[in-house]
Amino acid sequence: MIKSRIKKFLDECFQAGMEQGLWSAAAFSSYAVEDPKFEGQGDFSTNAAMVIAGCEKKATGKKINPRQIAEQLVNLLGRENTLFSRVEVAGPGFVNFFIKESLWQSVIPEVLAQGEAYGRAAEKNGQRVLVEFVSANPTGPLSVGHGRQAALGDAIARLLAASGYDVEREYYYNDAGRQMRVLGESTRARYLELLGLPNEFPEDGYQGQYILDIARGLVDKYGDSLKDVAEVTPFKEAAERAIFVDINQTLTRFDVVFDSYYNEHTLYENGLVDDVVSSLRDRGLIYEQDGAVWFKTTEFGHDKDRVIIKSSGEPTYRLPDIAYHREKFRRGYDWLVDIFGSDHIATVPDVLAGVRALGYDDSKVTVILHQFVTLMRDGQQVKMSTRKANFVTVDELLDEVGTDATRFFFLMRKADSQLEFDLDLAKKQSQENPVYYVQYGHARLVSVDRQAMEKGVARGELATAPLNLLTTPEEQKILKAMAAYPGLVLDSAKELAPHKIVYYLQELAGLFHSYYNKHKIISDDAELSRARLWFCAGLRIVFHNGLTLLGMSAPEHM
RNA sequence: GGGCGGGUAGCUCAGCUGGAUAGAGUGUUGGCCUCCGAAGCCAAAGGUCGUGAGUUCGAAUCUCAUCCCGCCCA
Repeated sequence: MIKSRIKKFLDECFQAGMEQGLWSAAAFSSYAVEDPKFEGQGDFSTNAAMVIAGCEKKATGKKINPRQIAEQLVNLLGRENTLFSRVEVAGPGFVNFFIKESLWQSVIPEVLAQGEAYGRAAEKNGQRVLVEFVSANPTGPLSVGHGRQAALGDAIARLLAASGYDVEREYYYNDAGRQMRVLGESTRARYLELLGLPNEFPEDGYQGQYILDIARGLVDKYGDSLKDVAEVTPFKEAAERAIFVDINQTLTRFDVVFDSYYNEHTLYENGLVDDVVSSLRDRGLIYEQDGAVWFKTTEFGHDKDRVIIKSSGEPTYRLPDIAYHREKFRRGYDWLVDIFGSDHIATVPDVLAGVRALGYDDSKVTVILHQFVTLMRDGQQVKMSTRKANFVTVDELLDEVGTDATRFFFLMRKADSQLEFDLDLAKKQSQENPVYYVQYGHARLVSVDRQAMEKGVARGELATAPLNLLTTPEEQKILKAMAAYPGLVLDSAKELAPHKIVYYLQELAGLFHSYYNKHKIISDDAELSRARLWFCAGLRIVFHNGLTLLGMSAPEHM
């Protein structure tokens, strides 16, 4: 990567300047090589002179003009000329680097040599990471919120895999408890209703159409033989089975594949929940009061202690969550990534305190909380309520706008932001739709290739292609963007921020469409055509890899 | 009442580990197809970065206060 090469060289120059007594070691490496905002400010720039001036002032009280330091840096940098065509001082003391054109052109062979691996870490870093997401209990079809989580979790998993982690995706769920009982009761009520028998629909029952479908399935299969069954279990189990089948179908359609499913129930069966309680008790972090069992979270800086077992004997959600996370640690992962909706905010500090109390390093847990999704249709917000079951499901979304557009829209915003999902826009097969804007970029490149083939324009061997002809400002900009891609993947992975890839692809598509309109790729100039066709071949790979990273397809025609 | 997230162009949002002239898409207005895909391109207009202080050479970015919106907890 060019940027890291510059940084390294800059460090060397800093050392040299230090040896010459120009400045002390104080500022070493605390400056940055960055991408300037405006054209004319070079391909890269550094704030080193300002940072050095600041450090010197702090260390010695001596004021030095940053511009003077910048000049000295430029002198030191001057001896190198394999990287830069020009280095200059600008503004308050920025040093701007202008990279040689040939260096940008060399990205093409690199991309083509790596192909689908371009932007992926060359080697695994040996770290195992577990990404937990969706984790919906089987009480109904996946709704829009789960959809955001599915897209986010899967894209984050892909990003981490691309940057060298061993990634596993896990789905955690609970099929016991009150919610599921109500589900069973709702199903039984519908079953009896279908048989024309008296029934009592639970007050807070699940009113969705899907319950009626499940009940109908029971009638078809068993007739009325279940009408006198006292327990709710057969109804609950039938509903759970059917709903899980449905959820998994949805996930499959969405191209999200989990490596493992973890049932909360197994924590109880294996005594792991009780074990957490006794472990905490051994450490003196448990006490009883008002018939309830409390966990001393105040020992971990919280403002009050928390109940982990209610006076009824029933654990609060915190307890199994802590036990579950301890199991994740025990399973040997180096990093645990959890993706939750922002409504889980309250549980996070308690779980972290819990694993810390049990002797694990809670800094190895990263929780991504995503804000809610608002659906817009005809310029109006679509009102949703889970109980009444008038919510839009992921399935409906996939029916209506398709997998690619759904993924793209869910990933367009950073997790912290509320997300407005405009159904009409996502559906539109026109220029306003950013999904097509990006995919069209790829399709267009494929189409250029096709054209070349039809016209009998050969691009020949890459080794002999005159890539030095790629000198237009548009080509230089695109080459630069292509070169920045691997670094971007690493950054996005580090920040668990797939939206950066989305923005990058939009930018890349913009650059390409603009270039395409301005310059002819296939022309009478055979050599130039060859160079440009290779250029397009490289760009196509970057589009393809970026889209794949988001879990989207790279269509060959649209 | 407390915790967290958000407040940036008409709308939807980037930028936030302090840096040079605050960006994109969309919408509005006006242009571009005898020419590799117009699902495209070019141009114009559009801003007290919620508000007020502070930190400093320099603040959308950091600190404090405050106001709105969302989520959660009691």
